[in-house]
This record gives sequence, structure tokens and C-alpha cells, in this order.
Amino acid sequence: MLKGHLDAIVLAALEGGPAHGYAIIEAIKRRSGSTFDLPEGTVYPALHRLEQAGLLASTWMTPPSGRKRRVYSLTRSGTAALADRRRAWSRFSQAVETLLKGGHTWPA
Amino acid sequence: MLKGHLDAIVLAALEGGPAHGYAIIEAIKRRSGSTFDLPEGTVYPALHRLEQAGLLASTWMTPPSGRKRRVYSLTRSGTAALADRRRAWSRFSQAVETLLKGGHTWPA
DNA sequence: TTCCATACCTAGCATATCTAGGTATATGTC
DNA sequence: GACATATACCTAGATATGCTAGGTATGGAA
Repeated sequence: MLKGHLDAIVLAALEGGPAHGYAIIEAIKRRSGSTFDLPEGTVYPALHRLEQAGLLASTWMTPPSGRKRRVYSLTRSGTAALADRRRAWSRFSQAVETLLKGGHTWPA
Repeated sequence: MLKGHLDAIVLAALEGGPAHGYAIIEAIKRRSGSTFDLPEGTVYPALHRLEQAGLLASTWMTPPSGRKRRVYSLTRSGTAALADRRRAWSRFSQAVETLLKGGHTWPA
């Protein structure tokens, strides 16, 4: 479960340059060692939402062989949003780490 | 937002011994440096859910002064579940970390 | 020619957290 | 005595987010 970190992951995937939805899904799976094998029904709506929000821009491309693809790239606000998400993740994960660490006791 | 890791956090809070709901909320806030300031409407239902699932047990206690409290403690399955959740968190956070790291490129 | 991989899409479901209310007791303050 | 605040519990319903499960279409491999 990604619960709220999907946007960050998708934005980060596009940091290395433009890509189309299907390739993004494959990359997330590969790079995460299959920990995240996201269904299309999760990723495509997310891409639409992010474009709607102005964080991504898209254009249709027809490759030499194969079918049409919608290629997404980060906008300026997308890049800024990614930086925000990274900070949010850092804060979040450090807090969880601390809470899960163990060794906490109750005041008398 | 806790993004699905609330159960782990609550279970971990009770690892140091039994406690009542209100104290758990305060502890999570304090230990997380206010990153998680959870509303009661989030935590109480979670406690009920975890008790229903057999991961927690509760008894009513009346302290020398103050009103009645429902005190929760980890069951045996609760302890096991916590270990599972810790593993899940570890896997999850490492995957996100990798994906957010940056420096990824697209194959030619 | 049949199957699989590629590539896109959406409606509706499931679930988890939060909002916003409610009840009640004890303590401190004006 | 009156009133506010902190403690302590509870729940119905709204909201958000990801997933299920379906659909369309093209191109290459067996």
C-alpha cells in the first residue's frame, strides 16, 4: 500500500526524463525489486490527476514501431512539488522509524 | 496522514507496557515530535479494530483520582503482528527510499 | 492464427483516516 | 458558585485514495 506516497514516486520516476505510463509502471516495479507492482488502474488515474494539477505535461507520440503513447514530463511546478514530497517523506519516515524503534517506556 | 501504518504505530506504543487510549495519543505525539498529532477519531476506532482482531486486550480501570480508563495491552498475536508490521515497514520504506533517491535514467 | 506483450482508459468498490459532533469527570480560576 | 480547561471515552458520516475488473487497440512471436 502506497497511501499518499504514490505522487512522489511517479514524480521521481520522471525526474530522469520524459516517459509514458506503461514505462513508468515497469520502471517502478523494476527499481523497487517488485515491492511495488502497481496496477494500471492505479497509475493512469494518478497521471491524469497530476497533469490536471499542473505538475505534469503530456503529448502523444508515435514511435517508429508500436502503438501511440502519451508521454509525460515534469513541469516546473512538478519539480518543486517533488522536492516538497521528498521533504514530507523524510519527515514522515523518520517519525515512523522513531516510533517503531522500541525501547519506549511509560512515565510513572 | 499515516498511510496505512497506524496499526504498527499503535502496536509499537504498547510494546513498552499497557496503556489507555488517551495516553497512547499523547505518547505518539510526543515521541514523534508532533509529526503525528492524531485525532481521537482516528485512534479510538483503531484500538477497537485491533481488539476485535485479537491483537489487543482491554480492561476498565479506575485510578485513585480521575475518570475510568480502558487500558489496552498486546496479546500474543499482537506481538507477532507487530513483528510482521515492522518487516513490512522496512521493506516498504526501503523501496520508497530507492525510488525517491534520484539518478535513475531511462534505457535507450 | 492464435496468443501474449504493449499501451491506453474508466466506473465503481473497498478501505482508512479525519471531521465533527456527543458524553462525562476532575481541576483550576474568577 | 460559575466557567473554562484538561482528561477520557465514543461514533456516524464525509472524504480521499488506491484497487478491481472490465474495456479498446496494435504489433510481434509461436
